[in-house]
Amino acid sequence: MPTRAHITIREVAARAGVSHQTVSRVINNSERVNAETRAKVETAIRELGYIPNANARIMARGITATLACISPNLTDFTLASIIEGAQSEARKQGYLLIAAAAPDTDTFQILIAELVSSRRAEGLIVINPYADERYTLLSGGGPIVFAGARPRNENVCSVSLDDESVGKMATQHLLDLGHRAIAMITGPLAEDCTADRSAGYGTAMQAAHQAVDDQLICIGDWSATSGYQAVRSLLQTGAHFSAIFAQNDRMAVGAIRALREANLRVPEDVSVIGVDDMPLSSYFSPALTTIRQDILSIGRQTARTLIEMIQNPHLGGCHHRLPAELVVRESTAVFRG
Amino acid sequence: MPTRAHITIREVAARAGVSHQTVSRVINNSERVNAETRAKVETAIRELGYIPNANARIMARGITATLACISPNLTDFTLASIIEGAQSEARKQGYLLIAAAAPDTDTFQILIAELVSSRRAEGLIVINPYADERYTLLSGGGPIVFAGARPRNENVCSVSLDDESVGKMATQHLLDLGHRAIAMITGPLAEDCTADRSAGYGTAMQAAHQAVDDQLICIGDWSATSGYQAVRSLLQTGAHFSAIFAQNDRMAVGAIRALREANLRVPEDVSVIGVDDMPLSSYFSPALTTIRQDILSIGRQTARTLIEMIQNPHLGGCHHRLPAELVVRESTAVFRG
DNA sequence: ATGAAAGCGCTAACAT
DNA sequence: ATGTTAGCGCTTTCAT
Repeated sequence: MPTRAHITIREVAARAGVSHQTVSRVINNSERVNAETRAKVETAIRELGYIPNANARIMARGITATLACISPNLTDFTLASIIEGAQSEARKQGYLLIAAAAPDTDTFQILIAELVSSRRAEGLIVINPYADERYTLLSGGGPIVFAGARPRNENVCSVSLDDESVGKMATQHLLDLGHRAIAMITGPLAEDCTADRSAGYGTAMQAAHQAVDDQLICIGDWSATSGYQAVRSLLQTGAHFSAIFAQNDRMAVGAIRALREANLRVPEDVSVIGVDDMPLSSYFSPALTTIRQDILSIGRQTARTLIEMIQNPHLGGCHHRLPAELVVRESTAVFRG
Repeated sequence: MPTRAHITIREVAARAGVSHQTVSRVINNSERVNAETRAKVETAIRELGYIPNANARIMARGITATLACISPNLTDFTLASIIEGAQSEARKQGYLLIAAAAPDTDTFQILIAELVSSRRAEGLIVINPYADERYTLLSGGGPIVFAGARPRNENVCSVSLDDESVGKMATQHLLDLGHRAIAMITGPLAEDCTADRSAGYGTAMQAAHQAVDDQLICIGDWSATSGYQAVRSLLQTGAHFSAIFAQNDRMAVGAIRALREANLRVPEDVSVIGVDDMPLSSYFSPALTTIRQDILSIGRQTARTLIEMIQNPHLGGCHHRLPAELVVRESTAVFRG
């Protein structure tokens, strides 16, 4: 028999000789049911192999216990880690998390319609809301939390890294090693993450009474290639620098490759620091000095915040910023004239 | 007003002055509706901001148009790519894909219950079914496709890389360069992927009339660390080899690090080839020679296969094996005595 | 072309 | 403690 119809609560009821409502009470662990009756029902459930239909419960209860999470992609390690952290926290709290990739604004809009507007989910996590214009598409519709980026609109809750201290921490490490001419490779200017890390760089330089030389600042796009290109153009201009702060590890890796091609040694000639502590960053050569963030925690906190908002709609906009940590490996060293 | 109740089909009907059924016809693009009536209804829909409730439709239609996908984790690049490929194909065909991480067998079982048994999804994609005992938990319940691993039970459909040719291709490349003493670092023995790649290695060696030296075969666990350890122990035994076939890129990277620490140059002294073409593999030093697989295609094909099975339950077990491709970079070179 | 009635599988509110 | 009656919001007959 191919598609045997599924067992329902009523069939169980018939077999156990009770009303379907009693079966409902049993599967919902209601107190108000006699031990004997319960046993009978449980037997029937087992014998029939009955399993409640999740959608029918959603329908009847009017709640989905589901969270949606939209990310630019599912494959980037950082983004995937946020999702995994959020998913585990959600499940711990009895929620299902549906994660979807929206590479562009159009897909984003479709997903909002499919997941949120059509009420499959009760709340939404948006990873990288400022990746493009997507954040403008979030009018009204239910609880939202931004993950991985500080929000511009203070009405939206958010969980993110403290990017300004990240920038400060990275720059300070270089300053502590005696470097003064510190180049920086940023992310896309449109992203707050870039702005914040850059601000941290500025703060640290200023505190050390170092002027910021705009010629030493290059704009990348988070890709290794962009880090590579940045250093190439830096080298071509003949600018002098003894250290580079790359705003993420991939660009740091690209930078190192460009340096090496120019016969500059890392860290003897130029120190390089990244951000993320991406997988295998200790296996590059030299092993990468970087700023590590606890990404799973960001995901978990995001889910926790969203669930709080769902359960208490009067909750105001809250913002969590998680701390980061310096990981010193081989790509940075003391400045030697 | 905090949680204004949602607009339903009946409110739209009332506003448009028609029956709710007519509204249903409109939102389902039924032919059997007068142009004027349709216009009226569409206006009402727009004015009220009505959006159909997805769960109610699921309930009424009895179909969820949803696929479940369970993977050991969401963060590994290869696995995440399969998911992303499957998701995009699913959406293209009007299905929603719910991906979940099951790090262990227990979680796997819970997810099966939540997603499949409770009929949230109509079909299941299992990534790495042989990661542990999870594949034994798949009795009956609906259409299933295995992704990323050749199935042992021929009744289950599967989409995977042709791992035997991967092993052959990698080994052959090394043989072509003149290497004879070729070490191999495998994945966990329990996985078919490991067995197949090893078989390919054996076949290629045999075809070249080379005896396989068991001393040159080390067992890893796909991690960079295990590749590193493998080479360390290989070096300690004093075994001779001029090339290494690592069954994935991470282990290859670990192997290279161990080689370098032992003052062996890659590729001058030892050639190393990996498998996967993972992100940044061209940025390691030396840039990794590897076997590339089109992972997104594997995901897409998996979803396609599953949807076919759902739409035609009589379909038998089918097996897709996708081809791979050699990518030569810097970590392999001609053997020089 | 449109409407009325029934029901998807369950839970909630009110009986008893 | 258990049963009865209504829905949840939609689609699917079957009328008209």
